Amino acid sequence: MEQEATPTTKEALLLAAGELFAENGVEGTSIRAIAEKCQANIAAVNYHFGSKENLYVALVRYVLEKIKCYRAEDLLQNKQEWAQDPIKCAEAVYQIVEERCQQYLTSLHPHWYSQLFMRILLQPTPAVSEIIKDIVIPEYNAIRDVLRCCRPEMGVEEAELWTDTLMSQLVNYIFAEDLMQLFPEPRKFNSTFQNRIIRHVSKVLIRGLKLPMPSFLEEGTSYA
Amino acid sequence: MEQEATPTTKEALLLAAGELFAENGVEGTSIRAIAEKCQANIAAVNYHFGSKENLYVALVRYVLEKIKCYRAEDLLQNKQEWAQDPIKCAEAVYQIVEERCQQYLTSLHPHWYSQLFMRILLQPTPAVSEIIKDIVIPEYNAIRDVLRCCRPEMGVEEAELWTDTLMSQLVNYIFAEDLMQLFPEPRKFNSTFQNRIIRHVSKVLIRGLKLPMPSFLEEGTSYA
DNA sequence: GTCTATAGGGTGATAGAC
DNA sequence: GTCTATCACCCTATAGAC
Repeated sequence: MEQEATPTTKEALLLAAGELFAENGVEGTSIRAIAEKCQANIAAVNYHFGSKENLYVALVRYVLEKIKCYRAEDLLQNKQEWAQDPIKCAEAVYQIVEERCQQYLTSLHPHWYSQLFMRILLQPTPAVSEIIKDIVIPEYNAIRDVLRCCRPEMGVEEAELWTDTLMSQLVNYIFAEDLMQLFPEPRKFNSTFQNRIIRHVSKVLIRGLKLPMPSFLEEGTSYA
Repeated sequence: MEQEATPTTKEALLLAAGELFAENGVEGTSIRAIAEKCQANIAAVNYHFGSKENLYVALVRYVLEKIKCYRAEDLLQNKQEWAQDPIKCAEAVYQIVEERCQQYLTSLHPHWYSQLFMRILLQPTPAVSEIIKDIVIPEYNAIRDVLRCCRPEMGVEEAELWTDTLMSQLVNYIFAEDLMQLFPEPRKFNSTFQNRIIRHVSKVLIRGLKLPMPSFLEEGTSYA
């Protein structure tokens, strides 16, 4: 199964498939189209991956590893350095939002990474579910635990609601990036807007958790 | 046109297709499977809708009409009755959250409605885009305008960020309902949890917009 | 590893009887 | 409107030459 030679063809297939799967779904993409896109042979997918399904599973692992975030787990390991100080808690929230926003909404990664991420979440096949359990769930739990450090009196269930509040807004903008183009005045997802998202989502969490607002987030609020 | 007692073949096809499209996608569903599911003939789809693609477009319109919410537009028409009173503004936010949560997360509609809704947003074909413009965007704008009534000093762009905050959390739980079952301790999406979501999302908005918290939302907050 | 050719099966759509 | 039979097409996967 594991072939050492010509990793370029194998990787080219992976990237071409990623783009097509993200746009048209697995069922909507033929191995012919994949091979054609990266100028490989029609039989290449089956040679390198065994089947289209295997290619998809490999791709899921590839993408989830690529967009994985580490800030929350790092923060948990150093929690004695910030968890007692409310203003540092607020900054920790900001850091988590910033890292994830940049991972998901950025030119740091190809856009199809996050598109495919959405598809993976929408319809996880059994094999994919295992990968989600390995990669996505630990991240979710890490964010939840960071938020609990910010408000130790908060129960697990309430912390998970706040984790949802954080994650859902970021995930939403992955959708929005395509969807908002249907609006009469489409948003431009440039770095200015991305920065506004980071600041807004951070504020939502910090106000919601009743943490002190860091000074660098205060400006631009037009109401008391 | 509408016959509730004995669904016509055309309606049966629509509902069967909805369930299958929601679960497996359009490309992943054959017209044979649709016909088999509602015990219609293999040729019925093409007879009643002309093509599989036409069936999909009809289905999109059907589902979007079904899950459409009216509270925000109603509120806008009566805004002189509440917009001056901050506590009534907070209640207006709660009402919008409640109506949409019940539309999306409920046994009020079949679960595949919202599943298919996600797919529609993820991959809008040109024909579908027009339907989104007709139905989804006016709702978004109505919520945005209600939030602007709550905080008249807020600019349009800021109001849209808060609209995103509201919508994204609700949309997220459509995902979550399936995805959370992968967690070690899966959430149960019963009416208790649904109620908790409504209260939480309302709180996020009300605190974020610095409106007074209605007394019926205050209980259960474990921190000051 | 790459390529061609092809097997074997499922697909959407249609013609025509009833 | 419903049904059967069938078409032409595209699909995945594989065998075997190079």
